[in-house]
Amino acid sequence: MPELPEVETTRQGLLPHLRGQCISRVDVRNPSLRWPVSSEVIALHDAPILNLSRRGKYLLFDLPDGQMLVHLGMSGSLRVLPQTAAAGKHDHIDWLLTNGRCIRFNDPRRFGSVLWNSQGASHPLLARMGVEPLTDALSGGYLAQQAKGKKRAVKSFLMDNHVVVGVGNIYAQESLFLAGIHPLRAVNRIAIARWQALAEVIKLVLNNALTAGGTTLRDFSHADGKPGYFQQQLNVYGRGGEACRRCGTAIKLIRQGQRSTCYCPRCQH
DNA sequence: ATCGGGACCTGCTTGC
DNA sequence: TGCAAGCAGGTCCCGA
Repeated sequence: MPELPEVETTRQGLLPHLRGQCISRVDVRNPSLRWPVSSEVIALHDAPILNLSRRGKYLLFDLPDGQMLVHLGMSGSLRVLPQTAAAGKHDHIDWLLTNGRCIRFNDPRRFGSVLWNSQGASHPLLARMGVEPLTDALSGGYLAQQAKGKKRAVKSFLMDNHVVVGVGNIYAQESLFLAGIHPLRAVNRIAIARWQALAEVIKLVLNNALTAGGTTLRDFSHADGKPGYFQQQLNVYGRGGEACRRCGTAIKLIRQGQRSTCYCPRCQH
């Protein structure tokens, strides 16, 4: 699931359930995620949840003694359920709340992570992150400045979290299509006007997905799954060999750094 | 500095 | 029908 819109949808879905709640205890069934679940998290008890924010694809739970970081990896999800709900195969962690419900972390592939950041400290994984895409910090000027002196392909540049966070494989491909930029184009060969267009479509694509995701997952405790939501709007992702919606040319599929990339060879230069 | 590859995992689809 | 290969929305770390 999780690219930035999915993570933000998760955050917004959780928020109303957390108001005034306290984590009474944490049940860990399987601590081996990408990194072992932090001992500080396992030891939590009677900890009021002060706030839930997001940085990139990390969900940040503010607690009295520090911050709990949750990353959903490739296949993770968080849901709010009654504590009595039977745990399934990949339900690795429950945060028990004082209202009789729990936040349940499910992650079949276990690429997710649950980490701890002590009060006042800056977690190394968050410290060097790039700008948030849905803020004014992401602009054509910023991208052009970051690209200066570099020759790397624009798609891997967009997916680099040191440049901009939250743009994953789907939305990188979709944004490049809408901006008419070839995914392999070197970043030092992109004019400022195109950077400006790219910054704009990144925001557009993420906001569209956010709106769609918000609708689908409004009832947060409902079974998750991944229904049609943003799928109808996809122009290139997962469409290798199919006709470009704009010009009819066959969408090309290539491998770029272990990941698949789809683009229209006629619309993107 | 940049790229590719491997690593971490399970589950689903595809093709023989 | 069975089985293996290949692929999947992330991202860190290593070596060249």
